[in-house]
Amino acid sequence: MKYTSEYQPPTLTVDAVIFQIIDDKLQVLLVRRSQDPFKDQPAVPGGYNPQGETTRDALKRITLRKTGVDVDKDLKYIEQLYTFDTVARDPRGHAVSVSYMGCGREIKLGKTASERPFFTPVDELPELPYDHADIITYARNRLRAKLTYTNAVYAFLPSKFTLTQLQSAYETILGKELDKRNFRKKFLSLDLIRETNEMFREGAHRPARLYEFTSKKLVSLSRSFD
Amino acid sequence: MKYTSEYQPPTLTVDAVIFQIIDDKLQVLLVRRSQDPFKDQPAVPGGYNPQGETTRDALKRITLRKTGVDVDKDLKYIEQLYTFDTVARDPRGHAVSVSYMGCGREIKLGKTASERPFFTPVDELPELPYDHADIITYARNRLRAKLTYTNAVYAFLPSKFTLTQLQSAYETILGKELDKRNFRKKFLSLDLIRETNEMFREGAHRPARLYEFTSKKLVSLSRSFD
DNA sequence: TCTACTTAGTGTATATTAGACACTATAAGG
DNA sequence: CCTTATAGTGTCTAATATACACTAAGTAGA
Repeated sequence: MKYTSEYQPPTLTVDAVIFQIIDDKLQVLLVRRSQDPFKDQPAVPGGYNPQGETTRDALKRITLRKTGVDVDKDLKYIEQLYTFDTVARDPRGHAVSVSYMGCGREIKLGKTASERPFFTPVDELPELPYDHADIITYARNRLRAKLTYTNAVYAFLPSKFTLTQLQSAYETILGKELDKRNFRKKFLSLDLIRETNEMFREGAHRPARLYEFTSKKLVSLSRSFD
Repeated sequence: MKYTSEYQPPTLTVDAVIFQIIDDKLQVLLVRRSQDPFKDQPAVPGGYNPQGETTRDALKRITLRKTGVDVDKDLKYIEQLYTFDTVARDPRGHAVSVSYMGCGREIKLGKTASERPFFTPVDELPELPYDHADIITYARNRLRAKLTYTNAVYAFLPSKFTLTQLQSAYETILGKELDKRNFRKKFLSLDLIRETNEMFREGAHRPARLYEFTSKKLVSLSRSFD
């Protein structure tokens, strides 16, 4: 199509799939929509991306307003997922939605949020409008894959953590149990983490050594993990 | 952003990175632009995506008109790559580009194509406008990764092919030589291909057995290849 | 202070996979 | 029938993955 004054682009929206682990469950951030369509229904936070704003900026603005979560400050990892052509999302018909996935830890939801945000376990999702369930599934699969060939787990952990916490994050996200000795042997051989001098004391048992990541940027492994 | 009558979406474009192997080189489809900006400069084929058309449909329409390539009939694999926020692509400022990657074999370029399409080796790219060089790099990386954990090579091969042709496609795309015996052993163990009764006779030497893929749909491997 | 309890931390043996490596087989062509 | 060119094949070694169970170190309470 030649660029002419008659050119009218489709509606552009952005959606945010934000994960965090709570109570040893992978949970996703939803909102109750304040507007029609689907008013008061739970949905993935998202909104319109106007002319002059990048999708990344729109994501930040919308997520902050609707949930109180600042994707730059409150999340430790974020990436673009996929762009969905969605029919009937918009009154005018066809709309295009750019989705992002983010991960964090102890994410605080805003009191001033406009759309009643809440976290819910990904295995207990309510019915969701549009293709939101598909988007979440897509994000989960991407996340699982990322855990196996990058150091992306760091997004779910405190800056210093025990090997048990690390393994638990993997087990939660991958949805399967891992052997403690093999997990440790393998992970330590990757040089992604180093031990600190500090110990984590909690409960009536032996304290655990704390570790930290050697890099907090995303690192890709040549050989996939687990 | 609330949906209001004032809402104006950004310009939406689609771009096609189309690969094929010619002369044992991975080559990408470019066009010479017929319009400003960058008139007569080589670029990745792409164009405007108007209201009411999915990105996939726009891709097909634009690629067909500009290059004569029908992404449904002439390509054996296609997937969405990434969505780039591009500044200064559009006279009005910010534009959003949804990029796709496609692969095929013996792709014929249209005589009626509006933008003088041609294939050029990815290692000998001319200077390209916008972020087109980045898009091609992104596509190459994705393609390399896909080869290692899916059966995506099928897109580059005839329906019946020799193991030497198969290995050659891998070597071309991965950019490194592979050991013949190890390659065959490994690939045959994956059950992605089966031998046929036919032989490929060519030249003054022993003929080669022809193989075919057990599935021509994309199959993901649990354990990555090579 | 000692006993019970809870989680941390560790090693070895086996199976599987990856990688290095060189010769024989079969056709065409002169 | 000799040359030439590509097809096709197996073994040994190294690295990695997997299965598996006990000791260590702290707290709490009797």
